[in-house]
Amino acid sequence: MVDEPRSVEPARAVVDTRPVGRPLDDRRLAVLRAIVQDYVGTEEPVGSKALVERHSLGVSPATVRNDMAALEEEGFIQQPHTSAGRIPTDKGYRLFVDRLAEVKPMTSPERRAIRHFLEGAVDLDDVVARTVRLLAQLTRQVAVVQYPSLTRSTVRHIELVQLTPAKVMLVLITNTGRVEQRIVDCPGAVGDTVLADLRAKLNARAGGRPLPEVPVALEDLPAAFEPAERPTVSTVLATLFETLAEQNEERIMLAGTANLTRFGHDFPLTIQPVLEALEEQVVLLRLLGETADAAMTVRIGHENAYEGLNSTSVVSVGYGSGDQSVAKLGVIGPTRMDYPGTMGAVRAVARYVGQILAES
Amino acid sequence: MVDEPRSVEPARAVVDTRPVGRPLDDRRLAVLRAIVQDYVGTEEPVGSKALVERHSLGVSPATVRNDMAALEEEGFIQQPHTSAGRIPTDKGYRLFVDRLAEVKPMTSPERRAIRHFLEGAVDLDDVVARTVRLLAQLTRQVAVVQYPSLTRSTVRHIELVQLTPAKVMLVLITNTGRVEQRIVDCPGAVGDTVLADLRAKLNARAGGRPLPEVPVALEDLPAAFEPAERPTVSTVLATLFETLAEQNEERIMLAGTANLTRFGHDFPLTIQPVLEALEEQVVLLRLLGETADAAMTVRIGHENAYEGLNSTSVVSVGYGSGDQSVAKLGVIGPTRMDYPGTMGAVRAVARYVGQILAES
DNA sequence: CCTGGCACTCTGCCTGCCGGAGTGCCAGAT
DNA sequence: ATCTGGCACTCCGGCAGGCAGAGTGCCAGG
Repeated sequence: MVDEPRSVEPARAVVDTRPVGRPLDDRRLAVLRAIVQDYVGTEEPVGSKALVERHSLGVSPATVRNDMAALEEEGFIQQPHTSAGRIPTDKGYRLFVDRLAEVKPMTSPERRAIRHFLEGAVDLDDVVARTVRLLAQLTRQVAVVQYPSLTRSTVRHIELVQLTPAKVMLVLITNTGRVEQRIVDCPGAVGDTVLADLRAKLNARAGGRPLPEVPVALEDLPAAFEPAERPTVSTVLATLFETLAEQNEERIMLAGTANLTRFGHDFPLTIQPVLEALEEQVVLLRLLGETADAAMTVRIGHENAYEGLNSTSVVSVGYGSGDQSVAKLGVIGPTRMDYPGTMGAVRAVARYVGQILAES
Repeated sequence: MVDEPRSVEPARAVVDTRPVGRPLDDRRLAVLRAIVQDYVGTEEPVGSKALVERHSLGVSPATVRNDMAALEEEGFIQQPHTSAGRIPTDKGYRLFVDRLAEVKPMTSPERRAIRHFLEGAVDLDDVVARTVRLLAQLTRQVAVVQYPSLTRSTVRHIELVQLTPAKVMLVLITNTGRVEQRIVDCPGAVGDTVLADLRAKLNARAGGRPLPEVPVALEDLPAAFEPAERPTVSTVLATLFETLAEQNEERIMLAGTANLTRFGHDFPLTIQPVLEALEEQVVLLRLLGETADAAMTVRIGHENAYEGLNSTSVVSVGYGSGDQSVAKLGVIGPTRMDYPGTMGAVRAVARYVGQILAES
């Protein structure tokens, strides 16, 4: 079952899905919240007695049991076996995230540390590398960061470097700091002046433009050259367009896989499909791709389209240098995760990466 | 205990470490070989009866038991418990690798497939990415590939690109296809002609040189410029030297972590330190660093310096575009691995990456 | 030097048993 | 109408005992 991912920022009213009956009153919600919190903490099914002891609910275990029965009836919690405590279902976590949890903001020392750590980066690779590591460490989960997307970037500069008489290296530099390079085999020797001319024209016409617009802007460039030079120009253009089109070049970096060992007791079974998913860039990209651009997205258990991740939750958000997002980042952890903390960390890191990127 | 890593290509006579007594005769070696092969296949301690059934040793189980007792005495095999079969020790695997196993060559369809797969790569990142994936798939283990080392590369080209009046992007391209870029904040606006002059001089003096020699070659470059320009030149040089020195930039890529799940039954304990090790680039780099340059190195269990990898073996080898190696690659798997097959795959992949790199 | 036989040991598995934790329900209290 | 205490019930988890199987070490004989 795949639900529509829901944004949680700002909090929206949740749809009341109860079939019939009395309102889902405050105490009942408090019980659910308490169950989620305890279960996340202890990793063990939580019973009525333990619950009243640890949270001051002001009622007796028997009452809590009634509430629990109701919550189970409505599908928010479930019993692993008769006479065991309750654990939240995906639907229960959903409600928790939508209505019961506040994103936990980072403390200001934490913010300072984040900012400081990210500021040490020397280039884009380094920014991304530091970001994943940081995110993995903060959340103690698996972190994923997408490189700034080529399609949302603009051309900062195009450089042509002569390697041999007929070989030219094409270097594309974007405003987000990405550098792509390709070697172009030209049909014949390329003259210095032609190269300089081509370089100048490329930058004049394409500089500052969003990458997807570049092919249109350069379409008729060969016409601006002597017929003898046109094959060379066309070859270079072809390589350039190829580089732009390459959606293979949606790159991703991840860190914190060692945190998978904290997944659960039964974990050979749990961990294998997750590791497999993490190896597949395509899966990760689709995962992040489903993230709404600006708002944070939480996808819980079966809400994930990819089967291997059915027992994990994904918290993701876009980040960008300005107001618009150029890529996504997020973390992947067990459904039984600390949602408020994780969301706080993800949001903070995204914000600071954006800032760093804007500065460079 | 950390042994000196030993090369296995060409096979060297192993030092006979027996304390005293009768020669380690052929049958006894055959028994050890059979034990290793069976254990690798079944993952279960192997007993005398099963051994004679599956390998035609031409003797009775009782005789094999005597041999086993002797092998155990000398530390090549061990019993998990009384009345269980035997499993090889690290020392047993060592002997197996040194004297009993032949590197298993790839079949020619396999070679073709490797070559074909690697030839599709469009740039260095892609070559490395394809190589790790291939290696992981062939060996069904965790694969590690180091990017061509900066220190062993030569300068192909240095490019300067003006971003803003006082900001210049420095791009360094090596003969192995690596591209490093840094943004340089100059003390003041930089003129076009100065930039062109600097670019020309940089390439004239540094082009073709091994990276470690570059600082020496450029040391007195500022003297070749007008006093007014020297601060700019120095700033650019400083950034360039920093880029060269950065041994952080020894990058690594890995794949196949999902194969860790095939490690063993007890594996939460085994897998955690391994995952941690894999996250630490430094550890991986040291690991590969201990590889002899040309010859293949096999480090078994406790022979690995890093504790977390005490129950794993590492098979690694250098690869290079010409006759000298520019970086290393290898695989990490349980000590209980198929050494001949793994070594064959590692050797073949290294050879082909070298070729691909030489061609581009 | 190899082999068959024998006694011994240890694991793995199944069984039965018991305590503990937790539930559901009901009747009574507020 | 809602909460609460009490009670019977269920199920898991751990522990002890018993049993079969696999494998060994050793010894005497070929």
